Order: sequence, then structure tokens, then C-alpha cells
Amino acid sequence: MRTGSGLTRRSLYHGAEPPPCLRDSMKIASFNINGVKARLPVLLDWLRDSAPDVACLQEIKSVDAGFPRAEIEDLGYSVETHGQKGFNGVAILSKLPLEDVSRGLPGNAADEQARYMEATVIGARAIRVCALYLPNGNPAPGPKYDYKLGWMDRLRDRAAHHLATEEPAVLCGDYNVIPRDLDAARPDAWRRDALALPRTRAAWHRLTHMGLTEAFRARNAAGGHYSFWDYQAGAWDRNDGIRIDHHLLTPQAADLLADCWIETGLHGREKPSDHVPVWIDLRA
DNA sequence: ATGGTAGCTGCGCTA
Repeated sequence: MRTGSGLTRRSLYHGAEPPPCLRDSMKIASFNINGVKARLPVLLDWLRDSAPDVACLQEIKSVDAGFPRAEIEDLGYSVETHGQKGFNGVAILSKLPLEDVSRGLPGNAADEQARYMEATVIGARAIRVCALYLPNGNPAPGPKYDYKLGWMDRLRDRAAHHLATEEPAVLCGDYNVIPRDLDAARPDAWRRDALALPRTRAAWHRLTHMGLTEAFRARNAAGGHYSFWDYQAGAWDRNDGIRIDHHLLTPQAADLLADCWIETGLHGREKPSDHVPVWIDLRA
């Protein structure tokens, strides 16, 4: 399903990469790296080889001061982080200019978990990129599940704001949501898990039904595509995966969608994350 | 019903 988008345009430049201001392709990848310190060699190789224009990272598990900013800036990226000690933490890396960075999901002043940030990426079109790490929510029921559902309500409010502006916006990240049974290799194993409980899926469908387009499903109706494999019990070797990393697009962003794909090959490397990157290509 | 693995932290918690 992946196409050679941009090839025609690129040929006008005799094979050279066009300058950012003349491109009509903005590739945005969402990647839960499960610890930036442990994943730094994999992350740097990936930025060099796959070269996303924008990378939204989750679970950096680092405070802002501990983030390996210089190594990433050396590869041509602007770096914005929203970290905390030990857990969670998100970051936006961009080869294009970033403006109006905001940190935290509005709606609960008492929430101290670093799971959400936004920035405007200035390409041929300005795109509001919202990077999120939605709470896992296990065990359910319980206070962690209540926090997850409350967080999803607040995300819906934030999405409503972006829909009202009628600007192109992308809400991407680790949603910790298995939207449907075909998004799991063994759906029955997740039946009572916070990632797939009916209330979780109802909250997910409320997001999509308010007018957001799920990029992967807009391009591919088939099952068997996953973005996470548990480290335990040889889940990767058995392709016992789930699809929980998603891009949701406002209509103005969906109109720019050229492609969406999962970079499964990244799991083949040494010391992989338990997630792989999920990409969109926008005409922007 | 349990334990299997990984990362960060500091001998437990989160996933």
C-alpha cells in the first residue's frame, strides 16, 4: 500500500531533496520508544535512515534536562519535550520549524502526568500536531481506569476545539486503545483489558464519530496489522500483536492525507521498542 | 491461575 509519493516532484530536482519550503510531502511518524536512554542508538539510526519530517515520541521516561537533545539536533531536528521522572513523557522532533508549543492536556489542573503536547509545524501548510500518550488504564475497573476514561473525555474536548478552528490538525500517539477485534491477533485475550473494554471502545468511537478520520483505517480495511507486541512470551515471533498507535485527523488534515503505514521492519533491529512507528504522509 | 520481559529506580512500579 505504500506508494512512492513525492517521486514525481523530486524528479524535477534531478534526484536532490527539494528544500522544505517547496515540498508537498510532510511525513509524520508516531513512535512509542519505551525509554529514550535505552533506545537512543535505535532512535538515532531510525532518524537517519527513515528521516521523518516530524516525529512524535511517547514514553521518553526522562525529564526534559535528561533528554539527549544535542544528539538529535545534530541530525537537523528541532526538539521540544514534555518529560517527567521515570514514567510517561512525550516529545516532538521536527526538521521543519515549530511554533506555539503547548504542554499538558487541558481540563484537569491536578493532572501531573506528562502525556500531551502540541506544536504547529510550518511546512507548505501549517499543521497543528498533537502528540499524546493515552493512559493504559489497567487494572480495570479501578482508579487507573477512571483516569483513562477521564483523560479520553478531556481529549474529546480538545479535539472539539481543533475541529472548531477548521485548521488541519493531527492527533497522534499511543492511544492504548484496540479499536476493534480485527486490531488484535487474539481479541479474546484482551476482552477484559482496559485497552479493549466496551467503555474504552465507546470513548474511541465518540472521538471518530465527532468527525476525526483514523488515517490507517482510511487507507487499509484489513486486519492483521499491529503496532505493539508484548516483550513477554514471544509475542513478536508469533505476531501476537495489537494495533494501538493511531493518527486521528481533522477534516482539513484528512483532505491532505496521501498515505498511512506501519514501519514493522524497525522491530527487526537490536534492542527494539515494544512498539513500531506509525506514519502518515500529508500533502503539506 | 500464573508468569513470562523490559525500563527506570533504588530493592517496587508501570506496562
